Amino acid sequence: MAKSSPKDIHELMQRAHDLAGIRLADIAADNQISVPENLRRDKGWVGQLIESELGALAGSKPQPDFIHLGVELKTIPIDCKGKPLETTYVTVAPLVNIQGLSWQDSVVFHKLQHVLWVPVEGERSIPVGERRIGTPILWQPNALQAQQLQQDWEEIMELIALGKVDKITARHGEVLQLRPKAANSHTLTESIAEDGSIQLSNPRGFYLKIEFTQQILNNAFG
DNA sequence: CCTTGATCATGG
DNA sequence: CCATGATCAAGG
Repeated sequence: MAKSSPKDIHELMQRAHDLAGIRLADIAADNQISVPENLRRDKGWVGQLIESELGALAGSKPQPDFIHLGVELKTIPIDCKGKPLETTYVTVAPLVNIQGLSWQDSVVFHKLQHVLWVPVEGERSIPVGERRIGTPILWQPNALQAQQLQQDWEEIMELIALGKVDKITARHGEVLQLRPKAANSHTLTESIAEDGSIQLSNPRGFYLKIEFTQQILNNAFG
């Protein structure tokens, strides 16, 4: 049975809090979804499971998961100490037609305005179904975080605009990084070349570094 | 041990 | 192909 969409943020948070401590196998059973042996071929399984349970709108849209609430849902794998195990994908990076694009008009800015973080045990030693959901965190970037995100975004976008996308590595940026985001390394999309013409490059996505998301979790539980 | 670059599934 | 959901796994 598909879950209804929460009517307001309060209901969303109440439902998210109710999931704390529960095993993924129980959430899966409640949604009539089978639990995979591992996530090797089901990398988005946990995220989609929680989306289903919380009544997020399914499908691939560059919109918030709870568009009527303006809230983006992110599950985040953590170790036994509560530290994120992976970086967090934010959105695909625009590589062409970016002249005049400002931080406030960017997808990264909008997606990170309001995020519901749902920590989930992610260590591979724990069977997927036995992994438990943690305490949810409703987050909005503070002044420092907003400044860090904007600076990284602007630096990366400037390099893309200058036709240096293929020279950008994941080491650029303090809290936000640019990395491949595609089915494989052979996938191509249009980008800006150094002479200003159009070339083909591997699609990229913006990711939040682990230290950044770790601070978000620490601030919430500190 | 950790990060970077690569990859998997699905829907439109 | 693009955008969603991410994790995998080789190498530094």
